[in-house]
Amino acid sequence: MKHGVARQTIIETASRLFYTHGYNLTGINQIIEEAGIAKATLYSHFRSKEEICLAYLEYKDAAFFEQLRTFLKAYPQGKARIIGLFDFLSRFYEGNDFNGCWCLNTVSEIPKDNTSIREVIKEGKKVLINLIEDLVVDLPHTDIEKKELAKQIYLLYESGLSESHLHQKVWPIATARAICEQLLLL
Amino acid sequence: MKHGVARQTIIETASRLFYTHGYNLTGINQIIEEAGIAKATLYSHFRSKEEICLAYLEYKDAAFFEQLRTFLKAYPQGKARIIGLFDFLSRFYEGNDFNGCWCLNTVSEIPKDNTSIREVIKEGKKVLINLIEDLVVDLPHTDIEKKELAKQIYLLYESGLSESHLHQKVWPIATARAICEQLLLL
DNA sequence: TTAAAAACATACAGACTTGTCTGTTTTATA
DNA sequence: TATAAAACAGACAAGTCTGTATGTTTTTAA
Repeated sequence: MKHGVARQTIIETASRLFYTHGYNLTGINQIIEEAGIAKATLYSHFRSKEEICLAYLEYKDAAFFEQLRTFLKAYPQGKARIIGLFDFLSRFYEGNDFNGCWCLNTVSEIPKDNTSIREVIKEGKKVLINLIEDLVVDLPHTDIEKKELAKQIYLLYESGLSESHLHQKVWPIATARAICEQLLLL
Repeated sequence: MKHGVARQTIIETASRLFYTHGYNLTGINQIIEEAGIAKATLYSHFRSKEEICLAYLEYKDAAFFEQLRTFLKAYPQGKARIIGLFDFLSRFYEGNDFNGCWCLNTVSEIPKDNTSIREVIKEGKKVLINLIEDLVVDLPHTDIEKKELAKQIYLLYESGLSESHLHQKVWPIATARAICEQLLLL
């Protein structure tokens, strides 16, 4: 393992394992084995498992937002691009290793008083809501209505994500999309 | 501990702990200590921790549906009772020890291939969708529209539940309710 | 009152957990 | 080529976990 790449290898391996099998069911020993690095190396980059969790959430969020922004560019601005959110979700669901929302999954796994992890998660959701606010900015609504509409679309997006995971079926995404179309009067 | 009450004590204690702290973070030893029963007694009633988990999910579902049905009886049949769903959710949120949806939380904690637990959870959600279908039965829609509408309301209910948990704020419930009112043309 | 059933306490096995520590080897850079 | 930084291997500590086993005491019911 060359200098400097260990940290990124750890993050990528841990992210895959945390997302696929869950945070608590993934051990440090499994991470170092699959990443092919030594335990001392891991603990020279991260103080604790929790710190790896924080890096995992940030890494997943960053990759997600980049993919989403790229995907949405292909849609014309306005209502079509908003509906594109749900196309993205469908593609995400159909892809390999879909396991729902990493944020919700992690929140379910950590103690309630763990504020550092919760903060990272809330921050990521704030970015998503802001992204949706940018999508509705051209619609003929007042600013207050737009803020509320963005939150509504956010809720629909999230329910499609988590319920398709729970039911292991795609219909919640299609249903969420249908509600969104009604909200947009399409 | 008198004969026969041990089993129920185990279920109630485990349910409280699983829901409050999560399944994986709750140990058998903690359950027996707080329930005040011996380990051998626990394992005479349940073959494994997983079996306790199944009992926990069924127990929570049963208690939930009974409370919900009782609550909704106070609302006049029709659209008002449907909106009552979200009032129930608000009360649930404001109550003590709110920790989101036990089903979603548990799904996030178990391996993907655990079919027995997933089946119980899917069954519970089916009951909820059926309950909502009964609520929309008098609306002026075709049967197919009613089926779809029930699923939509179900999604809104679920998103209010899980997002208020994630954000630790009540607004997702209010927003889900607002979407529902729009769907019902209120 | 006696016999069966249930719950008791508790030790134990065996595997797992996170994190530390020691010392060696490899890599990068000056 | 010499030196410092990084990664290596792996033993170890100290605790956790689920589940089993053994034998005792309490409760129930015939």
